[in-house]
Amino acid sequence: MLARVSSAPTFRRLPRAVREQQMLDAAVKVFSRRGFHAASMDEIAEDAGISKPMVYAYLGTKEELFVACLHREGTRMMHAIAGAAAPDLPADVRLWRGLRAFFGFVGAHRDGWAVLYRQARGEQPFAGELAAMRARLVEVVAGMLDHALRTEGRQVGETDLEVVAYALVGATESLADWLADHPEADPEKTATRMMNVAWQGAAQLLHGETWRPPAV
Amino acid sequence: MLARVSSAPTFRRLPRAVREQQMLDAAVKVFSRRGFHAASMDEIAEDAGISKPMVYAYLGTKEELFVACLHREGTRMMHAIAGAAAPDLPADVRLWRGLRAFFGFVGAHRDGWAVLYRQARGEQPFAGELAAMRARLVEVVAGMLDHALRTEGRQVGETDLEVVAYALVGATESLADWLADHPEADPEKTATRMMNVAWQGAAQLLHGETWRPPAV
DNA sequence: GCGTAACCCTACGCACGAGTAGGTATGCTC
DNA sequence: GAGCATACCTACTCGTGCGTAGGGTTACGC
Repeated sequence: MLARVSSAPTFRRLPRAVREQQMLDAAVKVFSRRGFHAASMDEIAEDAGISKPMVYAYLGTKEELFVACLHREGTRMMHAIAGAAAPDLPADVRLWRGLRAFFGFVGAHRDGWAVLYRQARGEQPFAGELAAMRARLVEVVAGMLDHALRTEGRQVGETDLEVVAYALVGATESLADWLADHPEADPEKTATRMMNVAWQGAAQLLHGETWRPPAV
Repeated sequence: MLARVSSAPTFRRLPRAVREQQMLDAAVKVFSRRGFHAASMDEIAEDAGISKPMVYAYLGTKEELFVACLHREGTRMMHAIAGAAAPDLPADVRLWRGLRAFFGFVGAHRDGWAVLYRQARGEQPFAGELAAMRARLVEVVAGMLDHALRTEGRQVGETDLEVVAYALVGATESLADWLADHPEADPEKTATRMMNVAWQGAAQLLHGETWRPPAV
């Protein structure tokens, strides 16, 4: 139709693996800004520098694309954390290294974090997927607490352990959000602050110092 | 057209104020289950037992309706909390009463909680509204911490205070989610657990016991 | 150098859902 | 019991965005 006259180098015709990553990058970016429903496949395609049918050919429907984003960012995060905390270290050091890795990840992948924890939670089709990932984290933390407890010869109800772990994970996520909104903040310092809240409180509990409600 | 022959009592023609509340109830329910975008005005109208144009006549567009839900549930929650914690009590008692009121609210209004904290956070148009409410909460908590600190003659950087408050609010929200997913759980007991994590940790910090990162 | 498979596009069909036009019935006031 | 405001409805328009049909072009194997 029209001769491709003064076209720039036009890096077109890239191998599939490369294009898929570009698409996922664009999808994570758009999903994180707009949310699942408000994001349009057209915008994602345009942002990836490709046409829409390509996205469908490689990554499937919108839901499948979102799940693919979830998986990539989720496994990236899990690897970052798991790779940082060797299982033979003392609990507080493991916790510290895990937190540092986690906040480092969030600081470096704000979009990925937003997709995972701000967008996926509200949407039915994916909430389960997310909850499972979160449950794994809670389990790890609970395991660490339990281990520390046994080392001290103490013991605590399973529900109590789970709930404390939940609270710690929630506090961590909250600080991650804070970090995502404060680009100037230092991930490592944030991790230190989290340790101050979490470990101090947990340590007290581990030593048997429990708080009891006052009369009325 | 067709004679209304054997029609049941048909409670139609209710006063506006009543219908508005019914609509808001339905809207909160549907929004909490489906999320903002996936919820349809038709479903909300049907659930409220009314036709769609009525919803538009009374509460306006979909966005305005969502904001109305946000405001009703938000002020309900704020009132529940504010009414529970008199400002002249010691900090730990105030914290305890506030938490108890908060978890009581979540236990009794799971849908409202879901709309506020699971749905509104991801959607651009409302994230600001929500963030402001959350900021007010963080401010209150930070104020309590600061007050407790000054009483002990100690002082801490403003950012540190804010971040700790953020972590505590996050932990609380996380436990609220846990509570919303465990209908059999007792709100008061959950509040006690939260006090154990939050207050123990905060108390340590207030007494100057800070945690410092180990070498490497 | 030629076939073939992989890459890539423009241009559409189609469903769903927000918002409205225009009209009907009911209760309240005087 | 006439008039009027308010509650209420059915049945539409129209934009938006998911997903696809059908066809073009470039690189790689042989």
